[in-house]
Amino acid sequence: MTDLARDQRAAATPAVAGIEQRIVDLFVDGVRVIGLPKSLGEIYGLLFVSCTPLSQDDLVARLGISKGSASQGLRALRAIGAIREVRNDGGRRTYYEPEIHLKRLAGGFIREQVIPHLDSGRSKLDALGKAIDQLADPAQRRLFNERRERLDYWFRSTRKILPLLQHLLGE
Amino acid sequence: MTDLARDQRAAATPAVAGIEQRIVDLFVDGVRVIGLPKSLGEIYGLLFVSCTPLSQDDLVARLGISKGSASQGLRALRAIGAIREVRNDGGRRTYYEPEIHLKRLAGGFIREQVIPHLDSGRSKLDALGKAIDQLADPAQRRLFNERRERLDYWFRSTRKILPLLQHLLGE
DNA sequence: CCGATTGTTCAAAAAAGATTGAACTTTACG
DNA sequence: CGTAAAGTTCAATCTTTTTTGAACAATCGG
Repeated sequence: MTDLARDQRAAATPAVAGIEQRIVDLFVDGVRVIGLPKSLGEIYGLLFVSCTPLSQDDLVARLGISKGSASQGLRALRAIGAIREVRNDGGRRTYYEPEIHLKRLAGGFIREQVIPHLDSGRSKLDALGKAIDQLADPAQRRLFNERRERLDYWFRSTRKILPLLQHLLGE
Repeated sequence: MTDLARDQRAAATPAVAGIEQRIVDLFVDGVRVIGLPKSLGEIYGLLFVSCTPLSQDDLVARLGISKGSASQGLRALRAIGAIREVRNDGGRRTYYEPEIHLKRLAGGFIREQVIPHLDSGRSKLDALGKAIDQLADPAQRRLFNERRERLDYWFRSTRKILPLLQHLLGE
């Protein structure tokens, strides 16, 4: 349970804090669905509701998470392009703001999380093809090759759809 | 680690057992990516490689999983339409075979796993809209409404794309 | 370059999630 | 019906993933 509600620094009314909390919770649910840890949802969610960019310390203070969590969470979000650094002229700490274009969010996720898995599966399948060809029994070979071909078709279809999918998410 | 390899009943050569194992492992990886437990991958994978329908007992014996796991796994796979019962005239036990059409597999997953989450998020967002309208400060209301509208757009886009996505996965 | 502030790392602890297995229910056949 | 095989349930256990926090490293203004 996050506790934006107990956040002192924002000096927000209880109603405002409650609404922020509920938006953050929507993101927590959202990231769970795509298999990312809760803290990523909290961090992205708070950046999303916030009017101004936030620093790592802001996140630690307002979400009540540890420095370690914040550091790792920000790195992961940066890696999939879900947030970006805001270059601040003055002070020495880094501030972050969220990427809010659905298309780009999806693109980053697909590029960093989906495609690597797909490609690794695909190459395991290719290796498997070689092992199947070594098999002595021709009937057995035929049966396994049927399966392999179907899997290969699955990989190809999925791979082909990804760019299309991203495109459909509009600008 | 599954151990099809140690399966005695199949009387398969080591090479054949190895290939079956590797195909099952591909499915184990696959279900992890979409956030389902390993045992679902094992069960679906074994049904996929198998030439003939298998019973719950076959799965317990060949995968070395418990009766409980097999029962729950089969139920979950049935719920998303990834497998179906094969009505057998004779004996009293139920046999299963896999759904192998990518389009239907995806359809079941979308219908049972994705849409419920999306719709629940959508209705939470609607409730949030009401809470935002209660806010005293008009500036605060405007800021939160911007966020709410963007989220609403995300939900609508995603929802609209799902049927299209399934369609693209061909017959 | 000093020292304070900011940020990272990673082993250990906590939390979340999956699996087991024994008790229970259901089914189908004689 | 009675009974044995088949299937389900769920609290306890095991496994995996996530979070923490203290030690370490990098950075910057003066």
